[in-house]
Amino acid sequence: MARAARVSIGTVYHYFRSKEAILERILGEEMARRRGFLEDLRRHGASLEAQIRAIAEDHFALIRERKHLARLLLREWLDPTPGLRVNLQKIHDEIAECLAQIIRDGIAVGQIQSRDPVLVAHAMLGAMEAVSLRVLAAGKGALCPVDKAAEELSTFLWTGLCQPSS
Amino acid sequence: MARAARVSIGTVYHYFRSKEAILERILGEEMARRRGFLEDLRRHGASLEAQIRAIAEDHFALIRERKHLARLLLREWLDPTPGLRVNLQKIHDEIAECLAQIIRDGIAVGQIQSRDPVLVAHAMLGAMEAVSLRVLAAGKGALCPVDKAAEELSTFLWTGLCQPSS
Amino acid sequence: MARAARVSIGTVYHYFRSKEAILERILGEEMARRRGFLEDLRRHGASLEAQIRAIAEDHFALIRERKHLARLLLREWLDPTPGLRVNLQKIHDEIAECLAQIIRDGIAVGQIQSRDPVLVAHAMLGAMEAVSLRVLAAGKGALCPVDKAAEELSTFLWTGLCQPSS
Amino acid sequence: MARAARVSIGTVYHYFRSKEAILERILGEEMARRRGFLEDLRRHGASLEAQIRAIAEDHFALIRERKHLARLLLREWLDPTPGLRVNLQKIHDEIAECLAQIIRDGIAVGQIQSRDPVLVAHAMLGAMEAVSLRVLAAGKGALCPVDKAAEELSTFLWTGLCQPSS
DNA sequence: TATGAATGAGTATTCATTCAT
DNA sequence: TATGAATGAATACTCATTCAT
Repeated sequence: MARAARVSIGTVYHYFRSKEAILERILGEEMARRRGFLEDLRRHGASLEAQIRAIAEDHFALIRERKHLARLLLREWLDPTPGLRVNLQKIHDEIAECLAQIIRDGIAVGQIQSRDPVLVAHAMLGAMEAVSLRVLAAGKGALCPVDKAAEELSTFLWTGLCQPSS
Repeated sequence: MARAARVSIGTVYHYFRSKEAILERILGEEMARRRGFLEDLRRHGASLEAQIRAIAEDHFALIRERKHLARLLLREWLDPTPGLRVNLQKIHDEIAECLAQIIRDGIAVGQIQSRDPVLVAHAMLGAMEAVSLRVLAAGKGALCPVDKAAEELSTFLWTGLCQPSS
Repeated sequence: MARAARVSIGTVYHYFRSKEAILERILGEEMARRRGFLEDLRRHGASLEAQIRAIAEDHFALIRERKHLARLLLREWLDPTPGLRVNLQKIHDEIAECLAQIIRDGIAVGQIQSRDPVLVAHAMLGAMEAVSLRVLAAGKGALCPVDKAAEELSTFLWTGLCQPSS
Repeated sequence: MARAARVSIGTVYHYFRSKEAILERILGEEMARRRGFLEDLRRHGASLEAQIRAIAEDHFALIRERKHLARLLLREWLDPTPGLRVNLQKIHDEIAECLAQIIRDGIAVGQIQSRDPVLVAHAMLGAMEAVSLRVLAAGKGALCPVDKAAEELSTFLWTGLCQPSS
């Protein structure tokens, strides 16, 4: 991992206690940023559809601009150390709760139909992550370029939320 | 990996050239099975909604019953060798095409609104994979158990397909 | 450590779970041997003095003939992993108890004066180990060659046991 | 090691050329102190037994009060750099010679029986070091606390010196 | 055909040492 | 003189792969 950062081994361990500590930090910062983003979004009072689209766009921006980071996080997410797993869970739940708030707003004004905002939030996050995973893994020959994927997914998510099937 | 399959190391290398070859085989078989499943589904002429739900259910059955395999594949999916990457891409495209056929059927009868069935198919597969990833990674403390995730995702996918945003 | 044994890294880990496991094994075998030696000695009924001398001689034989092993054990003894520490303690206590039995025999026939055989046994073992440490560390230019050290220490130990100071 | 001394790394290397130099200095000072202690002891003309007991007590005081230092020195003693080994040897020989002088005094007045005072001195030092090693390594669950070890060893050493085996 | 002992490149981590400020 | 960020050799351990039986 030191090589990946173009830093000498010792330098890494001068700043971090362990690999786990590094990941915790990176992860913590990204998730704090994302949380702030979600809270701002809600506060600014854009239309619900715009909010949903912004969230998807933000998610894909991470992949577009910081591919290595995204890859790293996904890999650790699959095989976390025990300490890290707890952290990941907690962070994810916080993000989901922020998204759930937005969904509750939508329910309150009758735009969204759902009985379980938290679960729907998790499903949406999951869907975004999944599509990201696809895009990350696809490499050069990807069917859908990142931007198109974001656009398509936004529509998909928004529609899924708005109108319950009969 | 040999231990996981309860076979001796030597035996594995007697039948397979390398780890990559093993993954290729496993993956190929699973994807062939899934493709068959999708084609059967379409041929049997169930309602579109039932088809979508069956697809999601089938996806989650894989996770529920062969968790180790699913984890392994996901990990390799993140960091494939060049040869494997091409294969994964090809397989995925085939599956997506099958799903796209079902979506086209829906468009033909006016139940589904979409301009790009292939892209939507990829988004759906991506969403399913992402949610699976969530469930796989979550371990014990998972918010949504596998079954609930499948049910929720089905509804979500179906709704997303059916009703165009205003 | 693999290099020290002239074996490839992988081979070592094929046979042992960890460094700790290796040390546990080596240590266990040596201590079992020593324990057997002490029990045989007592059973054979040689004079007490002969027994004490034999013990010292046996101790130095280890150093003379298996210097690397002795060094390794001493190093780990100074900085054991938690699991190993417990083991070392237990093994040492067993050896000390065997020696204490011999000392109790001496007390019974009036040849040895002591109120606390176990503590004396530990002191004797400690003295032997300490002198070994000296010899091990001394390298080439050692003042006392191994054999002379053994002889001198035997006399010292035996005298120390026999006659209480006024 | 710098952390242990509550000094900055740079400062340490400002005053010392290397780790070896630090150890040489610490060791040199401790040994000079001990040598002074032994010479004083002899000059003060206490009884021989009192001298022996004082030596053992002094040795254990080092361990009791500067455990970290003692541990460090022992570790280096097992694996010294070539330069350090020579130094250690020299220092030890000097200390042993001081102790040998005391033993010679005892021989002169008929209280001690020995043909080789230098070798006996080395054996005594060795025994003290060995028992220290025990105490250092034992950690919490030690059989003999430091004070008891010192007392017991004193008696042992003194008796060993005084009375020749039959 | 089947086995598992042997291998060594790769990874996380420690620690003595250097050097620009 | 004093600092601590940067370095890299060394160590414990993992894992895909080879090969003699």
